[in-house]
Amino acid sequence: MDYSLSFKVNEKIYLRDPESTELGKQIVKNAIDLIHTLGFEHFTFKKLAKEMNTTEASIYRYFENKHRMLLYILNWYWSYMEYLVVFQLQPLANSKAKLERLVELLTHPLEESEGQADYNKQFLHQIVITESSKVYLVKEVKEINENAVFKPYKDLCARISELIQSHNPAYEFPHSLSSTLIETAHSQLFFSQHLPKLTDAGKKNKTEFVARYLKDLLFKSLQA
Amino acid sequence: MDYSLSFKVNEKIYLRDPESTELGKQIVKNAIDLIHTLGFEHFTFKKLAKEMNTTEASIYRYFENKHRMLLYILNWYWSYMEYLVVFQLQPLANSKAKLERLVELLTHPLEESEGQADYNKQFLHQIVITESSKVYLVKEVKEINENAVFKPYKDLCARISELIQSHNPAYEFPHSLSSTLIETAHSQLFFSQHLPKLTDAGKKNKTEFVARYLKDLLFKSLQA
DNA sequence: TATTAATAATAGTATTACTATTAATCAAAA
DNA sequence: TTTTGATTAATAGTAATACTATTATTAATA
Repeated sequence: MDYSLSFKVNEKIYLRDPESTELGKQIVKNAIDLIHTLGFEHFTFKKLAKEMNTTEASIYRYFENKHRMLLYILNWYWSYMEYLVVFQLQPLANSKAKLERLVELLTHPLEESEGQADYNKQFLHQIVITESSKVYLVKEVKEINENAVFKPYKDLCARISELIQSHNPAYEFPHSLSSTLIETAHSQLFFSQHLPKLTDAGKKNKTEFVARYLKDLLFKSLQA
Repeated sequence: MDYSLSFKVNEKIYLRDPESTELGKQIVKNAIDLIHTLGFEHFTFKKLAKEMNTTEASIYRYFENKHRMLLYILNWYWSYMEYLVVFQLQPLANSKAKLERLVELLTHPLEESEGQADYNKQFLHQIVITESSKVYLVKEVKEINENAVFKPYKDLCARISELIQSHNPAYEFPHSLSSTLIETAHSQLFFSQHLPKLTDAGKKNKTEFVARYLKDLLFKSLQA
């Protein structure tokens, strides 16, 4: 198979493809750093422009607003995760091993070696945990969804569904369990970091804890 | 036992107790309606003031900002849910029946008859589904949490934990499963309404679907 | 070299979030 | 009853944010 490791995100998300110019690439790279530092609410195009010595208007030529920029970043992440799910799990022996590896992919930050883009993967993972739900928990979700901009998330969910169904074809809720796995990975990681009383995590090994919890949840759900 | 059905929310959340004046009560009531209509991002104090024929500054005398106002509304909801969990489940025969009723409380909008405040319960439930995660998924979560303003959520979570532990004392993740139940109720209801491909819900009976899914998840997790 | 096209920077505006100050109301003390 | 003090709300702002129209600059092509 011939494939290139670049994830083309839906054209509707940007005004101008950030991958097409050096400035565009720098905007996305610096945006990931700054959203991680400030949080999405405090992140503005003006601050980003100052940070990278360009102008606000130049950034607006690539993205309509910061919400679309976040959506672009998350689309990249979801596409990349789908890629990992497809190609990293394929060689594994059985559906149990595949599902276990899947949980590790969802809970552990991406490794720096994986992928080609020089985005900070640690930061990206933290952004996914803290900010991802903000792209769909909005009044405009219907109009946004019409441009298929959530397709990478749905595709990832569909892939996980396939794994679930191949492990237990009789299971009634493969899609819901998939999205629950993804969302719960995020919420439990966030809670274990910031509101630990909402979890059973200890002071350390929070990632391991969440992985253990999700595996328990997943395999018990899929028991015959 | 002597109790009154008014949920005193943490004083740190407001500048002036909205329950203490007629204007304060009207502000909260109208805020619920307007957040539901506009979504939290588009909701502003200026719009709320115009809606109810008062001034922006008057609202600022009660709440520092709209984030605190949302926190106030959610605290009221979480306290009310804990009340329902304690007093509605208590008469039920066994832990299985209690957990089943719990899932129904989490997934179904509050009934208008329940509680005393004349908040729109349908709107409130929809706000909880769509907006609740926005109060903790922020950079300032640590400072916010220091004032114990998430205590009602943690208390609710602790109550559910007790139910879980009484059903299966050996279960390893009672708190995480509790928060997962709450969060998943919200995310699956949202997805079934707006991004149905992320679920296995059909065109109708979405609430029933989510309840069925959560019960399956819960009881399989708690199997010995 | 002149012309056109692409790109970025300047300089705005409208809205939002928030606050300092002033005005109005009301209750208690003189 | 009037005066004072305290509480409350409204006016009129400011700083920051989100976004855009226009101008300037650079690069490509005729």
